[in-house]
Amino acid sequence: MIANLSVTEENYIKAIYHLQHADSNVTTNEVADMLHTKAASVTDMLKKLKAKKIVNYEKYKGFTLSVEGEKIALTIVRKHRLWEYFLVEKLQFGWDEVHEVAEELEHISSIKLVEKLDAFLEYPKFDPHGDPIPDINGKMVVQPQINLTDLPLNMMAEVTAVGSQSTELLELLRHKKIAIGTKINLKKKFLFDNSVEIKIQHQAAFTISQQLAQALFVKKIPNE
Amino acid sequence: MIANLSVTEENYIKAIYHLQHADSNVTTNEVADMLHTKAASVTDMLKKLKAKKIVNYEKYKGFTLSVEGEKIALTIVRKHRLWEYFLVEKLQFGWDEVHEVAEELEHISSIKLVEKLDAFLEYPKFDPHGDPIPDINGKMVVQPQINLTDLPLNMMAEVTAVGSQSTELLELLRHKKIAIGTKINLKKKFLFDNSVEIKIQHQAAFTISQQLAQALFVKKIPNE
DNA sequence: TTAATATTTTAGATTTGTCTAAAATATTAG
DNA sequence: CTAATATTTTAGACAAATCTAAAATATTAA
Repeated sequence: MIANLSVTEENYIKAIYHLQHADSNVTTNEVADMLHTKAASVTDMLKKLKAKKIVNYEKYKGFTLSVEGEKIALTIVRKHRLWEYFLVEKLQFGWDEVHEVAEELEHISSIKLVEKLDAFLEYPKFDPHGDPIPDINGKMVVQPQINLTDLPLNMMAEVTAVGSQSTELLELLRHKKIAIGTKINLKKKFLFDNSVEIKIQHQAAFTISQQLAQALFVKKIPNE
Repeated sequence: MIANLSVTEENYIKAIYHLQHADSNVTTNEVADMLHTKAASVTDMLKKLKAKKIVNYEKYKGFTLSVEGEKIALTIVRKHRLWEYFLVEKLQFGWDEVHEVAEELEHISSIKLVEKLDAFLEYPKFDPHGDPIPDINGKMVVQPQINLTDLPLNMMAEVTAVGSQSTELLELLRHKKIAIGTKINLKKKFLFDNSVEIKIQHQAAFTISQQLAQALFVKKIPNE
């Protein structure tokens, strides 16, 4: 059922999946940037993935994952997020340290391993970054999460996800003491540079940049 | 300190390590057989590993791991055996199912991951096949283990290791109800085909082939 | 709507790991 | 000790994944 794929092929599938679900219109250059490779290499791989019926692709016309490709992407995302959960919950990694290790672990092929790991972890629904973990059928919880910049002023919310797993972002979050689950509160928006003032429980309010605010996703919670 | 090695290079290093410690005189053909490849490919890789100072190699004269190569091999063996322990003790795999999965997991590069895993597992000294797990410095327990065929008649012993992790062997062991820790007792040696009669606690004695007997390693234990 | 710009694809080369067939060297048997 | 046999190495080719530079196509701006 699931083809025998190289690590490289899996990485392309995953990249297309994430771009497609962020933007819906994916370009060759975006994939090249995400994988730190060149557009020509992406074109080569698209031809290969088309031959395997994993992407729908017509040259110069764009591409998307096929239904089969989407399924494969979900199994990779499932593995990635389960391993992240394992690393944080069982091995005591910091939530900002696990991404790269999970990038390797997600390519371990044993299906039995994934299912046993899921059981061992007691079927977690979210990874340490607040992203939902697909179940064995690819289904996952949809969270009504919104961008922090879209939150109405003074409404209590809880951080549920971050926009990327870049080391730079995670380092900043750690420094600002912002993590998944942090209760947060939007106090003011500054139109000059789109920075926003936020308040975290038991702390004085402070200002964060537009870039950081856009990288924070939250869900509204009852104002206590 | 530890070079950046491809999965392929690591597999060659591990193969040479195992052959060297079973036999001390390793040949190109043995490595080729173990890795299911051809002698010519082994020669190619030996040149590369020589350039990286991982093997001592002079053409037509044979080869051995360098001190550095031995260190690298021990880190790979360490990872392999820790993952096997994890799979059996935490994920409830059967001890005869873990080898292939561990072959993949042993190539995950994060050093921090290995050390955190070791701590999580509470620093096990032996893997599920009875093989010792090297510690972070490459040191491991030496077991006074001997081949079953070398065991004196009627001396109680305990199975400590098996000669290979081939699926075929493990299947046979499972069927015969022989596992690590099984208490065993040599009753008779048949010179015709070198088969041996053994007795396992609470069972009638039965005969096993020379091949199987040679694949079983035991340590003597006090006759109760 | 055409010209300039941007994006994507092709062509041809490179690297890693592999192979087969033939050549070089080592080992063994008589 | 030499001849036959076995092992190892070389030479040259191939597949996967990548790259650069140039060509083809699409998009945008005037």
